[in-house]
Amino acid sequence: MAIASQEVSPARFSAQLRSHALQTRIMDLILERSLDVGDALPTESELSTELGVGRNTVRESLKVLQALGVIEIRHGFGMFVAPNNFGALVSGLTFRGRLSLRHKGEEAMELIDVRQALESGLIGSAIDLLTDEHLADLRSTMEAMENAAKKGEPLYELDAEFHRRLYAPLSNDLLINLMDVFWQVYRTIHLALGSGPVNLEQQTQDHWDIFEAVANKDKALAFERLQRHFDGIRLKLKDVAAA
Amino acid sequence: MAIASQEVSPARFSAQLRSHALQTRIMDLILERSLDVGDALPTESELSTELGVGRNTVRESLKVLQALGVIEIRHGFGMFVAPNNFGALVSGLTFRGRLSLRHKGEEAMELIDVRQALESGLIGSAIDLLTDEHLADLRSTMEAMENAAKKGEPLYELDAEFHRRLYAPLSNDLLINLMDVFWQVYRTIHLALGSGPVNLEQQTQDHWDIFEAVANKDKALAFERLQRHFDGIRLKLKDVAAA
DNA sequence: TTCTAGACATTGGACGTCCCATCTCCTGTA
DNA sequence: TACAGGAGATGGGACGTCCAATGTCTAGAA
Repeated sequence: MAIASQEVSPARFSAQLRSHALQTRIMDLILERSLDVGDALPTESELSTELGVGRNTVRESLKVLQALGVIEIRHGFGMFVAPNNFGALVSGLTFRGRLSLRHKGEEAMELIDVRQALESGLIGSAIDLLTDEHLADLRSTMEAMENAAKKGEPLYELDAEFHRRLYAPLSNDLLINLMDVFWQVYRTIHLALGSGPVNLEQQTQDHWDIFEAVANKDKALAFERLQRHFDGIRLKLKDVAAA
Repeated sequence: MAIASQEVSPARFSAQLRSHALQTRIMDLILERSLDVGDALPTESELSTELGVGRNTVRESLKVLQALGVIEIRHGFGMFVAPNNFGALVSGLTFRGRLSLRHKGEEAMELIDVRQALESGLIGSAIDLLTDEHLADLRSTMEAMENAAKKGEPLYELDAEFHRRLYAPLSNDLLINLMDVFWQVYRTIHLALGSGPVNLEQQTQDHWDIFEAVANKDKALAFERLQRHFDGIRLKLKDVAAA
């Protein structure tokens, strides 16, 4: 590769720093070339040549960047700058959660605290920005939830969608992604615990109550009902963990 | 483990799923063997044998798990279950932030919104749980900040520490880690933008104001001042981004 | 002319092997 | 007893080779 001449640093840096540096170099390369979401990166071989490191080494870094949601790798096609993707957090946090559940399940509770703070802290702004269209979306989700509850189907996805749409008015992608992550982690942990009997009607009613407060643009009531909603979740989790 | 026999699946699954599955298998292995934080994992070669895949392949997954903060790799020594570590988010989110700054810097603003919601949403509970000891810690941080400001030194780390200690009473590691991540991302973006002149006195005074409200256990005032603090940050960022 | 099936090129995925870098620990010497 | 140096183990890195997946292009049939 004849890069050795400029590569220098035969190992003056700790290995951890070296591989992290490689990841950074790839990200910088993306930024320098003004690649945007959806644009293609050079091929693995090209990167290997350009960066002066072996293809396997590049691949390790690329895999990491994929896990971090920076790039998207499509077998046989190429690599592309990825759209916002927080799948990484899901894996990492879920592992943390499961690890902690062996002890006391504290981290699952922490997760709920964070969700509660985020959601009840932002409900006011969300209501401020709420349009009739948003409200119609919310209502249709609620109707779907009610139908699903009557059929005894699990409400996981609809529940998540309700919360997602509740904060859609803020058009804050980071927030939506974070909430999704927390939701998925919570769901995984909950399933791993072997969820007890779930009261679908109660769950649906909780959401209707929140919906009503939001529809009336009653911030205080919405805040209060959201808090209660999470208190309920927290209690249920405690029961399940104790069992 | 003799998994190879059942491994089969010559490639019926998309490649992405395969490598993700490997990561999951390694995490499951950790959980099954009841390894806890700090415990050593099998060596790369052992994992390669046990999981029935090549060492390079295992290495790629291990690197990903390291990036996700699941394990810690120490060259020449071994691999260990890592303590809570959100370094992953920092890299990923920072990249996102820098990517978006080329356009309008929206994501940096989203980040501040999330921080604001988290901090102002939780300040009440934090004050409830605040002890004299916590308050003493906070005060010493403030004094250090004031000294640093007088010397004209940057307040980055002290600022972060103030917020970290502010929420220490909640003993919610997830929250502290998230706040740290947001902080680091914000700081990196801010530095990348080439921060304008910073008013150290004003920054210190802001924090003293918050401290005062917290010390008096005045939740409403603390909430209000935190909100104003973040509004100030938001304005400053807007100025810098416009320039 | 148009549509479809198959060949082909491109690109990532997996693996084996070899050697280097770094760490820990133990042994020997002062 | 304390320090220095070496041995062994373990991760880091680089190639080279072959496999698999995907998109495209072309030839043939309707």
